[in-house]
Amino acid sequence: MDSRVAGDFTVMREPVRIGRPPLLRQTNAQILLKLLRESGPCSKADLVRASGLSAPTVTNVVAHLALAGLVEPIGEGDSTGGRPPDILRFRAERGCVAGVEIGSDSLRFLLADLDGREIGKARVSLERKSSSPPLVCQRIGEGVRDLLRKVSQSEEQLLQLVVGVPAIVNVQEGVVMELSALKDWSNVPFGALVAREFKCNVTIENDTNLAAQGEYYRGAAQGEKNFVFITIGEGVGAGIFVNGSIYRGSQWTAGEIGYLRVPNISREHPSIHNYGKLEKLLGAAGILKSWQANRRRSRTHPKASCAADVFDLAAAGNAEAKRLLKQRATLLADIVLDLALILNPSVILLGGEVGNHPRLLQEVEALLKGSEYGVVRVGLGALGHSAVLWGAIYSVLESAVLGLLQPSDSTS
Amino acid sequence: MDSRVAGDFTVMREPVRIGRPPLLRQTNAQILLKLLRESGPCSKADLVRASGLSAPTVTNVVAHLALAGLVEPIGEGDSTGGRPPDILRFRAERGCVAGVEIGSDSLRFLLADLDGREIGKARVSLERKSSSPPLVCQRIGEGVRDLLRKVSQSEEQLLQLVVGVPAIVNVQEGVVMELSALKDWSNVPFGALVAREFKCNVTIENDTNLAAQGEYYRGAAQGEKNFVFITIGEGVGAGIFVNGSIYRGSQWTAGEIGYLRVPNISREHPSIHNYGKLEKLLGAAGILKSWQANRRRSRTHPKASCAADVFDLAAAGNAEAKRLLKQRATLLADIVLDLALILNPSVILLGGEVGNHPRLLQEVEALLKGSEYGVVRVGLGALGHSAVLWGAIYSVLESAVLGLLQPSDSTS
DNA sequence: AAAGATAGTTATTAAGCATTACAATGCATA
DNA sequence: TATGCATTGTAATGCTTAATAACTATCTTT
Repeated sequence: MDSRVAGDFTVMREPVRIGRPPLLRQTNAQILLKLLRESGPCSKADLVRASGLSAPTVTNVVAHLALAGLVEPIGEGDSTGGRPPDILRFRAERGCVAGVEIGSDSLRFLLADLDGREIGKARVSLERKSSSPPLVCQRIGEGVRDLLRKVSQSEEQLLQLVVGVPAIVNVQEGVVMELSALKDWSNVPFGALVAREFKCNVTIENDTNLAAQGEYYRGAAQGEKNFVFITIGEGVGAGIFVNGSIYRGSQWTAGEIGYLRVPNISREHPSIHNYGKLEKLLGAAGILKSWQANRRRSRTHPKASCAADVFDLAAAGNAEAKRLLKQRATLLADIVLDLALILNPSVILLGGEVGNHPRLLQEVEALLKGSEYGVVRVGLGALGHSAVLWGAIYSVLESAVLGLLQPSDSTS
Repeated sequence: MDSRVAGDFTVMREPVRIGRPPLLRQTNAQILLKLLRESGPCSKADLVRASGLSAPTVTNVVAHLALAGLVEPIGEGDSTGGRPPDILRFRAERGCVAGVEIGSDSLRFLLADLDGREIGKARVSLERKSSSPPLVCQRIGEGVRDLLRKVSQSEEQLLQLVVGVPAIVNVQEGVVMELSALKDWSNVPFGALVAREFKCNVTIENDTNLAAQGEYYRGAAQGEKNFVFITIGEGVGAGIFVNGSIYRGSQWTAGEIGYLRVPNISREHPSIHNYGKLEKLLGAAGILKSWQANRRRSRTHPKASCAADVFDLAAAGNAEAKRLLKQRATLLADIVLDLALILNPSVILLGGEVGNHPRLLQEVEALLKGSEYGVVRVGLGALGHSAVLWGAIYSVLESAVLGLLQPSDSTS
């Protein structure tokens, strides 16, 4: 249960979850809905068996859910020696959830129903000029509305919007605190801005944290309650899962490992608007730069237009590339080991353009072999670039569905 | 809410928290009890105002609690212009909780009532010979029973026993997995052993994790939902608090930072029965050893019989001691920064014989000045040696109290 | 076609909370 | 000193919700 935050970004009230009679209905409705969502269509009798509730109660609760539009009968099932059951299904089309990823040169959109099934996606490119918060906000508004129209969904259907930003984000208040590259993104109440475009709830999150959630819900970390997702692309960052949910730290900066002090990294003080030494080495630009520098000295080795090319060359046997790969892998192995010792995750996943390379993984694994403490499975993310968007969707799916259970009070 | 584990160490059942009517009573009883415990003695009217429940409900619930022996009236209070209130109090003497700390040469005991107030303590020394699990277990049995007798508490009063062990512990199953020094403590079902001595619930925990909880509940980390407690004594370890509760990792080894790879530490593979390089340098023995080694070369500098002595010498101005202190502080600052970057805790506390020295803290703080990321308050633990025992008590107090609410079913 | 099995609904009973009405008790003021 | 009023607490009643028991519906099996 994640204490997700709504889009009004106002005060946090904690009204002492008191035990009044409606609490029972709410509790049981949640239980049945969850069972139905996880098991797929089934009969009331099945729900009775799975939940432990009595048959009349299930009847009542289901009627309640049907009234909220969350459940509907889809006809009779096969008899198993008696009256055939009325099969119920979760009405995933009751609403939809949108994810937006703010990238360095584009916006990506993903729309999914309440079962987390894709119902549309889109991408618009973003010039450097138009990357001020209000403009990006406007583009998001247009993009999402276009997408909704394209798949003939009304705006009322949209229950929640999640925006992934490559920045440190105060999720509770929807404030983008620091975006290392851009100055005009410091301390921007982006959640409030976006919330003006839509009536629905809006959540702002760090992109790496969303990617980790994507891997958790439908990627390589399914079932892993404690794991770390490391992205290595332009910069370096980690999303930390702890006890089955993302961990953000006390000032929202957990997982900012770009300044980590590991062997072979000279000390420096972490500063906000510069990349850390580690980040400079391990990031895509750093790898390419090292390659070019070597290239100048010896003319023999071939061109590479991105970091992955260098790793591919290493895989193909190029000695210089192998040396470079090994050096970076050593750095990464130190990070992985430190994370493993501190957090003891069940797995550490590598992602991002650079991090997702199988050859890098292989090298890191080799370097870690032989440890007795801090042993950890290392793997690749399974979702690649779409991890962020899927994380956006899944991170709020449950709360979006539950949101539809509350406002039944208005029927007086 | 911590999913504390009982003393039978059997299967984990999850009975789908269903919403039957008694759930309301249970929920509200918990709420009122918590309010009463936190606010001290008060009237029913006060509880009505604080909880939001109706007056008749409060009356009913309080009657229920009184029947369970958890609440009692203590006479009239002062009138505020009307009928004087009947003041209620939490019956902290309804039961007690015991903490045991297994040290290298002794067992320490602490007994507290349900308000977490000390009602007795004791210490017995432990020879190296008698440190096999069954013998230690027996000593614990004797020690706790002696203590109970001394303060005239019956064994039925004892609701929960918590044992802190300097080892990696599977808390759920009560198994001591590794105790670096001693071979015969590998994979010992210590919880089951101790549980045979008493009828009450038994919990086995890592001592550093307990110390962290001690600092959280009644020490220097009160109110800090995310913090790290680093102990530096014989070895080096960390207790990690995340979202208001201790974090243990996926194989119970979170916080085992003795093998961390930081600058100036040569790489090695973590192995179970040896101290890590970092641990060897930073631990009490390592500091003393370095001091003695220097001492052999130059006769001028004075004796030191423990690591703290060396730090005291540094504080007094001894140049060689200052050099040594600075070197160790640099190491520690690297650890602190790495922890701060990864976990973004609101504070990092230093404890243990070595770690608790003010001069060391001062030096570390100086080294960290100037960071923009990974800024973290560093401080000293407030409880010293007793942190473990207080952690033992407080970590189970709440669940011990709640345990007294359940068995009211037996009255049929 | 009758018996049995499975699915689902309709009373009825019980647990528990809120609202209302009322009893108890002291302070304040005429 | 006596009445009014505020505060605390309890009793009576009704609402929400769930469980049990009894019953209807519908299919399979014999």
